Amino acid sequence: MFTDKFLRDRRGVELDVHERAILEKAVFEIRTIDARKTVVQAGDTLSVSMLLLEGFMCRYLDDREGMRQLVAVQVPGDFLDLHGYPLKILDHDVASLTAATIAVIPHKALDDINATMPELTRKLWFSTLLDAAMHRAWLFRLGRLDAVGRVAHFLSETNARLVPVGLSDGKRFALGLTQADISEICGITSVHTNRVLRQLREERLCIFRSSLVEILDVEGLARRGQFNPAYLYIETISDRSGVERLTS
Amino acid sequence: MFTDKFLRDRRGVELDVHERAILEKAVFEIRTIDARKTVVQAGDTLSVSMLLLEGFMCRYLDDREGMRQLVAVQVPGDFLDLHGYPLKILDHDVASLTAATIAVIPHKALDDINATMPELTRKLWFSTLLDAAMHRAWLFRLGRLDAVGRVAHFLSETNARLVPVGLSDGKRFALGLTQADISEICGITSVHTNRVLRQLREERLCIFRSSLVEILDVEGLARRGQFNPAYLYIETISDRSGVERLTS
DNA sequence: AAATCGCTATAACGTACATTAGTTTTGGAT
DNA sequence: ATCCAAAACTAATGTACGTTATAGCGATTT
Repeated sequence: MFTDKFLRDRRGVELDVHERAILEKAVFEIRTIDARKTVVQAGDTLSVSMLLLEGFMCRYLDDREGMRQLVAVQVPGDFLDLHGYPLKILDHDVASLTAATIAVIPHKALDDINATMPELTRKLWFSTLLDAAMHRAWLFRLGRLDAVGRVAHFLSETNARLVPVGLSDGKRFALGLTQADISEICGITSVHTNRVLRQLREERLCIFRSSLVEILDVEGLARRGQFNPAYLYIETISDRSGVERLTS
Repeated sequence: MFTDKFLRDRRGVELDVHERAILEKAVFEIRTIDARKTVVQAGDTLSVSMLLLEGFMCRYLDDREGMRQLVAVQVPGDFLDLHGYPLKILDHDVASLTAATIAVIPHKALDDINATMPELTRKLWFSTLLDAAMHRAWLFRLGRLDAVGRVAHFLSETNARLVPVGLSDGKRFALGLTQADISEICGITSVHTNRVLRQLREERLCIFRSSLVEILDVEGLARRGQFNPAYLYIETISDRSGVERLTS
């Protein structure tokens, strides 16, 4: 089942058996991708969208000198470029961080879903708006937090996202990111990322080792990054991540 | 015609006469809003969405101490919270900047459109993804530009957005924003915003006077802010804004 | 075993921006 | 015409982060 993890545990929009079957049938092929490969470039016209099954990928914008700003990290169960279905032309690049496996879904198949399955269409729409909500949380991170807060926020978010898809036990997870990747996510230099990670280690909040992230104090880390998981729309997040669900 | 400006000049998704009529009929009421009022709060459950007809509004996240980070500025023709239709619960606040007029559209009416008009549904979806594309451009702004670049980018973007809806002639537009607002958009302090605006003035790039923004050198300002309008998906932008359309 | 490469680490120094604390200007209300 | 609050503006000082440079370390290649 390729679509197992898609919208898993998301409030009120999990797919029912029939919807899942339809989406499964829409899969045209399964592809594997090496680590650190660009799969779609800004300006490309798309005729397929991709669902990430395994590994980690990212989306980014860059300036002319090749400085990159990551705008999203995608984890298994995420669509990589479903927004490319209504938009047709992408405004950014999509690339793999680790080796990855994806399911390719032609826009033709999505046209059929759009024409005949309004409920499922709205759930697909929902999933793209989840990305937008994450963009907003990232804007808060870059606009209002210091470097330590930014990294703390990112690691808290990633942990919270990996729990529903079974890739975090609530405090430990494997992440194929280097310190340079963290820099491009948090808008700081890799030198400073190194300083920040040391500080998080010394404050006994989190140990980052590229291959393994271990959060020593889930609540403390969330507090340091002002992380409030409400925007992830995950069911019963309080039970699973140790962070209380916050309201308005 | 309330929906005149909605998706005006957007590549390939302008509404046809019939679609426009449907959307008009979905309008339940017209409301006016005073300047500086919050209309929706994070955590609220929504049963209507709002189309901005006149004035400027914004969306923001704040931390506990009331520091705000704006995540969007909305101009006439924009839906304010259409993403609240699939999401139901908002992750951020919506507020007016100036006095404003809005058209209120019940989610019930959107349910009908969703169920019976797949093409129009996809155009509504498109419009929410345009917001997401702007979020990404804002992430680039905060993550990769210095203070002068951030302000230059924001003013260039706003100018480009106001042209299609007839609120900029390509270099001059009225904007109800204070320097403090610019600060909350660009993630800098108001003191520094003041310095940045002076610099833009002295470099003969742009004069900002709250009530009136005058861009003296459209291309120069865009270059300073690394502004590339492709993500706005506006037709023939090169003819109208003086900025050449950029490809991948 | 040597060489290469990517990643982590850390030190010294410079700077863009924040902070604090004002003064001046503007514009709407009475 | 005067008043008042909000906004614009400025200066002095501090600091978080950038920049540059170098070294160490483990994995992979030859």
